[in-house]
Amino acid sequence: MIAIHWFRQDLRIADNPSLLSAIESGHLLPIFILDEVNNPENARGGASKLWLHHSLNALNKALDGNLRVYSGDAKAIIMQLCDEHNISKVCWNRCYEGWRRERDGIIKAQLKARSIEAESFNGSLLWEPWTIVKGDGTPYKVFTPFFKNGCLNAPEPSQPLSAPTNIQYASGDFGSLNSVNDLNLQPTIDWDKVMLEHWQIDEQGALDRLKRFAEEGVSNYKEGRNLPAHEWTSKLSPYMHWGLISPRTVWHSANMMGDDENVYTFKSELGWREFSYSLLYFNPDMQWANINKKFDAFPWEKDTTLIDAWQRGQTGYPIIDAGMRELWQTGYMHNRVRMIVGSFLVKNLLQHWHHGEKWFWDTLFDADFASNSASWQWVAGCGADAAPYFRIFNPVTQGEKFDPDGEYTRRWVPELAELPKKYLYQPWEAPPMMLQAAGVKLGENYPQPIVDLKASRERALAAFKSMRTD
DNA sequence: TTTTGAGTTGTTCGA
DNA sequence: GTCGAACAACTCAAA
Repeated sequence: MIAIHWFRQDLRIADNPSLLSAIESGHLLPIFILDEVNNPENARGGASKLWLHHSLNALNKALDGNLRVYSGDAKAIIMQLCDEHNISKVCWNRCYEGWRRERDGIIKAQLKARSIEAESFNGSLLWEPWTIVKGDGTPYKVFTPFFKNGCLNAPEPSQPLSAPTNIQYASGDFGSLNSVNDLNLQPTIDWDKVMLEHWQIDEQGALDRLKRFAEEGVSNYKEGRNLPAHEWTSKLSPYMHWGLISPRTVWHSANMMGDDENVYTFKSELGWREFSYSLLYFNPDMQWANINKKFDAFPWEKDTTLIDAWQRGQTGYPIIDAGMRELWQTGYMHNRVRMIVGSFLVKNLLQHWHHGEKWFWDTLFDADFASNSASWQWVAGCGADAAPYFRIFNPVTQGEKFDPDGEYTRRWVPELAELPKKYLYQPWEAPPMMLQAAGVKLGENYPQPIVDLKASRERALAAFKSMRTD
């Protein structure tokens, strides 16, 4: 008898409860389906697909070349496999997007109607969203009680499971594509070389990151994670998104790192990941609908010229441009800078957070449906537990505070490399002689600011005020 | 039901 | 330069 494990966002063999269950139930048929048929609007972005491509190749290697890949409608593909082969069981680790929950529910019902066992597991979260709720059974809307009262009082996540050995694979022709390459996940133009330099995309790469973080990052995490010039964050997000490492592995590893405020801060970041998934679970339309409905009346403006300048890192605000260029060139952006560029787009430029959400979805290696939507809503002020409206980041102050030596900004905005620190974050204030000496010609080789900071801040405050209901 | 304390990440202004 | 207060109410969580 054949048991299928359906890989989705759990592209690993270690600590994979569904994979183990399938192995125990029969000869393993490990499959992956690129299902973008029923949800073209949620199709993966370019950077994410690139990561997926390399993850699948690594996974196939770990499975001794037995991974079968498909492209198309997941329901149809699984039912066809079941109709044509002797399948006793199909299992998977859960996903939480609305369209996937609906699809998986249908598949489960169709399998049961065929008398085929169907089982799902938790392989992607520390706690299932429906288990972390308030005393009255309703979901939390504020992070601190969610994490402290909810997560930390819930049963400790179980210890990671070992990777299987000596797997018995199903053999035969299962109508799959010839190889991962046939999924066409790689870019047609050659922009991925630089992006891949700094990432080892396999399970070992994730473990190495974790080890490095334990050795170099965590000891000063609470403060150090705010400094984009340094690699003092874990950089585990793309690995966790695709499941190359399980959250349980990271959680228990964090427990081994000690018990101080740095470790607590790191664990609370894992808590924010859980919180985002809780928000998604209880607000399936979170990708496009404001959690705070008052914001439905927010007077967004629409100016594609501004959005375009933001995307290309040509706003004239060096810390913003540094972040947006880091993103475009590497598929990653430091978390502190994500907040600064996010605040700038929605508040100073007054562009709808959807534009930021879409751009990040397309360009980030770690693009995650739950975290991306929840975080854009947070920065826009319409999310759960969002910042108060008057909290508008000043890109000059933020640059001076969190990139004090200018190292990060100069790395990504080299045309300003020779400018002294005093004017690095506000080149338009620099004396003409100084600009000339630094080789900076505003409006020629580096843009003038696309908005006035003070005026745009006041405009944003007025916009927030305008939707008050009184 | 009512009450009470609290709520990721900031900025500006004036003393 | 440093520091505290104001920003503006509102909603949430839990007793």
